[in-house]
Amino acid sequence: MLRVRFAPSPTGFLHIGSARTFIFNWLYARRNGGAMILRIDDTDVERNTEASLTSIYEGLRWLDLGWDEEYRQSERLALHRQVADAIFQKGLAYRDFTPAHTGESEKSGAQGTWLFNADMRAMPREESERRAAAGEPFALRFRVPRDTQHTVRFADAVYGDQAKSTADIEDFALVRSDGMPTYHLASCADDADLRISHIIRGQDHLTNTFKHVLIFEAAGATPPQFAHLPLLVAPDGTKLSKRRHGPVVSVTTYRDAGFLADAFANFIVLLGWSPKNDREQMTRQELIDAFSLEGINRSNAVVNFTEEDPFDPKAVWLNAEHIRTMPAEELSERLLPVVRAAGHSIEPLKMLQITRLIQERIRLLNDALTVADFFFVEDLAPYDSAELIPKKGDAALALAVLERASGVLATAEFSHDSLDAALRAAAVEQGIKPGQMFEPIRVAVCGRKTAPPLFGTLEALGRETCLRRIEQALGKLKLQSEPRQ
RNA sequence: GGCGCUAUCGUCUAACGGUUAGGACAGAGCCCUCUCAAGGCUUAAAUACGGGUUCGAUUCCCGUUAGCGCUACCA
Repeated sequence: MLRVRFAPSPTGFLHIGSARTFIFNWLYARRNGGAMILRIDDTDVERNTEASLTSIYEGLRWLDLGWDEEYRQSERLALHRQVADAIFQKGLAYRDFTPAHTGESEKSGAQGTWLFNADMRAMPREESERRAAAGEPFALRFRVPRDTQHTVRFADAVYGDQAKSTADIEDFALVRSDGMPTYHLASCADDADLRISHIIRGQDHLTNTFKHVLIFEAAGATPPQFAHLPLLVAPDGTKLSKRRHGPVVSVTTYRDAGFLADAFANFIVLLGWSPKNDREQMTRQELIDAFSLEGINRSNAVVNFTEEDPFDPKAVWLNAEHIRTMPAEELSERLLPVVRAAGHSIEPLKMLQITRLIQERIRLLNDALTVADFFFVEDLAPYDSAELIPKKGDAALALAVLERASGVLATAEFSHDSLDAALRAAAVEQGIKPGQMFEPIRVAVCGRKTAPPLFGTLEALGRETCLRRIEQALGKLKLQSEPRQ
């Protein structure tokens, strides 16, 4: 049975790199009929926060991919201690009574080449037992083989065969002096116990894997398959971090800006993975069908954000593609809460009508608020009356056009085709180009020069609103041409 | 410092040793058009550097350089 896991530690909001790791795991599980496990790695009591846990669930819920089993490491401490003890009993770990360090400059003083503390490593069993029994705190360290020239090996599905001499691996801690397991121990103990078959995680763990292989072997377990993912980095090349890059790397930032979860997943999965057939826009199912570990790259991928724009242009483009290709009904349903959250009241039927007009004009859901604002408000925001004057025309022409339009709209049937025909006919009668006719009307009803197609807009706005806004425009123009004495 | 990993257009990427080094986003231009979009067409833009191996290297090997990661009783 194929089993993969996503194991975030609740020490900050869910960032996009973590979300990506989750998605890769999920895709792999779904592609191969395996199980997806969510495990909260909360052994660092000091740094865990409730807010972070909330953020993780919030982000994962938005992604809407789900998982099959869920565990919390802090509830599995007995298992971790049991594994640590078993390793200790085999003589593969020893007690280190060195006081816990507050800073971190001490032992790595000699050029950071610290491997182990000889006194502690070689301490006689009796002394170790005696001091432990006396209640002296100690950390449990892995006894990395030193005498024989030992090389630790494992095959990584992405980076290939990996090997490292034990001479370059320090005696890392398994259990802290407060009795809590370290990440390495807890992670491996759980992975073994939960029968994880494939560990797919960030490349920042590639080097740690040698230690993990050592732990698995010491615990008498077969190490799972490993697949390390290239890291997501900022434009300056450094690893994405919550600390340095702030909310631009938070999943909820994407959600709040109006990204579709599927579009986000589509984008993020293309960072470090390729279907190798030039396909870019893909649905969730298409991603599942196309996914394989072989398509994963080895070099880090830049998330191309800037200070002005927190989102990679490709992410925005993909979102627009997903928006364009989804059924208008579905898009409308997603737009409704966005519009209502902005304080507008709008009926579902009207929203659908508007959606058809803006579907290929918005890139993020929130764009609806700016692209279609004039549909949602009673009164237009103030605009310069000069905007009403069409190209190659003057105020007098604008006045004439709007008066004529007012007459036409008062009687015409309010449907796209009728409005089209009537307004074009009016332009001919006026001896002007259609564009010159439409421009003043568009500004009068929308309050600006760029807007969705005119006839559909008029239709959605309704006769009453159109006429009222044209009257108001007329008023502005008259005020302008007849300045008060 | 030690150890590990990586290196194709600005960005994401494609290319079982033989291609005019392909695609996408972003940029520029043109077309379409009631504005804006969308769409179509065109354009500019890359194999880090130096050695090998080979008839032939983006591709394989070595070195250099650069970047990243790990080097905690964080994960």
